[in-house]
Amino acid sequence: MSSESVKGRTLARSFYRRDSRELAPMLLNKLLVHDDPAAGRLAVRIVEVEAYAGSTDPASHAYRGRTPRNATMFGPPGHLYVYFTYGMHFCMNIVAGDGEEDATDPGGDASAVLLRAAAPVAGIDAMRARRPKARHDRDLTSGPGRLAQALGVARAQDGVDLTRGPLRVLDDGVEPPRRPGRSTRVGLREGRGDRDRWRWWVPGEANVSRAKPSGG
DNA sequence: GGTGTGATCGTA
DNA sequence: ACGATCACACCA
Repeated sequence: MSSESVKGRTLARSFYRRDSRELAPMLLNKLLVHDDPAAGRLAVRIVEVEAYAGSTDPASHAYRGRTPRNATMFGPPGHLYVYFTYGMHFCMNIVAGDGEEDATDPGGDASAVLLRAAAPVAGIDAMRARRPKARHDRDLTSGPGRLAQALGVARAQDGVDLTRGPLRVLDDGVEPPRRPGRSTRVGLREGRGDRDRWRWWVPGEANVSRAKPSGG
């Protein structure tokens, strides 16, 4: 099918230059667009996110300092951090923070927002082709590994500048929810204290992941 | 609806 | 060894 036109204003660097816990809920309902050389224009609407802080957050990849794997987190905000996990899945994050070093913040704050789920907007046929096991369109992008697979994002896209492309984040005028759903983060051992309710989602949205924060 | 488990490999 | 996970089996 022909992809719908995707309109909106590309978010500027300044949008990302804030604490990941402030940025995360602001990303809800924003459009993520991938101008994929193989599949054409793919677009999704972000419906579930998690915030990861830097050196103070034991669940963050940045907690134990800079390594080749997490180097993008230590760079400027507004870039895509992609990592490989469980031997088979890629996950996408947006780098947050001011990216600047100071005495209390060696290496910069190295914070990021994990994109956990989105709703397909354009290029759905290409997403179905990339995810033949999805029985249902709601399974195309309703989880961090699923989302990366549907969008054709892997380690090659680590570090791309989201203010330039081929991946971009657009504001098309749909506001974030006034009262987002909120809980502790999913799939962690560390950093799921009751205070760390750093997962947000769009209430009632079918493409929010089924994952539940693991309890004790 | 739910719960349990194997897959699979880069990273530390 | 162990994941910021997924899909499938099985039970209900």
